[in-house]
Amino acid sequence: AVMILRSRFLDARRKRRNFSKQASEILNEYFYSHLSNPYPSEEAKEELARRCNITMSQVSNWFGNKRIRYKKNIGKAQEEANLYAAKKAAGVSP
Amino acid sequence: SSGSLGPMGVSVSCGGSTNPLEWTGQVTVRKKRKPYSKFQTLELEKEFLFNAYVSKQKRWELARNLNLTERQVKIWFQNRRMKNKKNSQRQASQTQNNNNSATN
DNA sequence: GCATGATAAATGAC
DNA sequence: GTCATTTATCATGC
Repeated sequence: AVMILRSRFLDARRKRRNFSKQASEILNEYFYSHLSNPYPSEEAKEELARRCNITMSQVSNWFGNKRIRYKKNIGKAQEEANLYAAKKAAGVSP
Repeated sequence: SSGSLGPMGVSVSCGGSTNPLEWTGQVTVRKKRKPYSKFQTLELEKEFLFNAYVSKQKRWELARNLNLTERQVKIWFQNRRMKNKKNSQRQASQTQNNNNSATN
């Protein structure tokens, strides 16, 4: 009975907020520029967390979700991948 | 030095959209995640309050009473300890933030 | 109505 | 044993 009520207040899912646009941009740029091995090291995670102003756990959560959801979308549109691939090729910021 | 990739390094942009990315393939067949019932979770939480590490005997009893395998009980306590550690670290950083902003 | 971030089972490296 | 993961599920944002 306690934990049913506990989740009402202590569960962070209840206060989920979307990351900032620039934070998502940084994370996506790293992901698609390391698409062959999208597993950032501890140092890289710290760097990303600092630049995105989020925690390291949030960075790990983001890459975990990104990897599985990218995998599920292989064979589909994936215009996001082309977007960042073109951006990388052009070397231009949006 | 890894040379298992395409000639241009990351070869995603050129027409053919199927990526030969090794990490996208999961070889092992994994059992589908099945959330535990309220009763199961509650009993496990009660036991976790007494001790975070469960004996083999207790594990066997829990598995039998909750209709779980001993492996499931073992893994539940492992995950629960990780969750505890994570929450402790979260509270520690919160306290530190409070101290810093209060003293400054 | 899905996109998204966080959590809960389950696996594997070490 | 810990611990970074994978995966499905949850709860929320919009």
